[in-house]
Amino acid sequence: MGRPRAEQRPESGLSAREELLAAAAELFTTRGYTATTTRALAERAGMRQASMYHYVGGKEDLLAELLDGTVTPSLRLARRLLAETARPAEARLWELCRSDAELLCAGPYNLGALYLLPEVAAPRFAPFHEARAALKSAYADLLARTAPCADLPPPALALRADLLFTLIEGLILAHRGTPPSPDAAPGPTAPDPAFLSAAADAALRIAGVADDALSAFRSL
Amino acid sequence: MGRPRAEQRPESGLSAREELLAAAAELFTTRGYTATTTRALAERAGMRQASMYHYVGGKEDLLAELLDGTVTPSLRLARRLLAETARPAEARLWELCRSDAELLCAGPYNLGALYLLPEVAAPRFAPFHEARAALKSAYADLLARTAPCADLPPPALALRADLLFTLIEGLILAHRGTPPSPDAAPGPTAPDPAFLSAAADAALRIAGVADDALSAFRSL
DNA sequence: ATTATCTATAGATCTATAGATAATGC
DNA sequence: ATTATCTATAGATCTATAGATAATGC
Repeated sequence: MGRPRAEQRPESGLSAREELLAAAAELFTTRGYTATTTRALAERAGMRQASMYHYVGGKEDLLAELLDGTVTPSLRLARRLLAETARPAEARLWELCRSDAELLCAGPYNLGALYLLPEVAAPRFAPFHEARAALKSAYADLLARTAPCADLPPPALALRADLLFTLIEGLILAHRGTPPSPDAAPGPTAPDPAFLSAAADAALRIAGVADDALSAFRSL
Repeated sequence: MGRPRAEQRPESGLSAREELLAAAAELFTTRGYTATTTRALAERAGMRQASMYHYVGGKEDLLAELLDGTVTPSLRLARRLLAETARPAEARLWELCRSDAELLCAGPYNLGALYLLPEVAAPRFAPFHEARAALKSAYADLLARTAPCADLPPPALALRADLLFTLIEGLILAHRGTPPSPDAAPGPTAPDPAFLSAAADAALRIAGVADDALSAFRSL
């Protein structure tokens, strides 16, 4: 329906909006948000610059959607795990860390880098900040239920929660590792499973779990 | 000397170049690198847009200098500590972590956020990447000399070094904490000393130091 | 008639250079 | 004469809207 495109549609099977999102993920991370023009986005999605406005209000819409995708799945998992009160908190925390690490490190592009964009401070992105805060608080809740933290005074507990969350989100930086060269192969860098498990181990170490007790809580 | 300025010079006592650097630190972090125009930089430093080119070749020069400042001091300290072979490696590692944490979290602006700029991948910034790699390798060297890591096989050791470095650099993200609002008071957020020490503690926990052994290595 | 797309463009930038100017120093 | 600064501007963008167009569906 509608006037035919000037260029052939990309044959990815994605909808036009999804195509734009994919373009945004690539270009925002490899060239930068501000440096990415509406023309570049539209053309990467196989349409002309002006046609983009038929699907999104502008670059901000795309950014908001990408950001949500980096928190929402972890938040859902965190809530499910909080409810599984039969399992030891350590095991649940390990699983959450491991899965969150995977979410942050998987995917061809370093979407976590978008967290640091000054633009993200705008009120427009409040839902993202709320989701992230909720995730952080779920981490803190699980942490408080682990044996080593059971008797910690609240301020000490808060510090550990902060550091644990820092470690996990810090993986965003590690992900980048070698600086991303825009012309390097954009293949999906599958994260090393050993690295992900080691990250979850490190998280439990920060929680205060002793080295020899650790292996009991790994689920993978 | 030279034609007088159109506007009064800022009375900060800084040289023109330093004034530009300060402006860059503020504007790059609060508005974004690409979004910061040469006009904004120059005017914040009290000169007209074109005059900026008398001191720097462009925005890139300023970025390169800011980046160097976030690594070079830590690298110097790391090398000094590596030479202090009389002290236990754990204590030296703790000190390095604590001091690096302070460097990354201190200062009014989150300069660490600049690490993630796509522009930093350009060959122009190779010296920064080299310094950062050297720092990382110093961390790994110190870590290898701690008691819990003495007998670790090299791959396991490398993993721990990665995670330890991740934690410390991840503080960049934590620093931001509340999203930076461009119009908020730009006062130098002095980092909480308890937080910095807790970060160094967490680093030793990742290294594998047991909870009760920890306090012996704190130097502050 | 409806819709997805296109072409064209107004208005607003922004960077880097060319060349003028107003001080001081000799 | 030297220098730090200025003013002015060419050339190159980039965004968002207005209005045309080429399909399909009824």
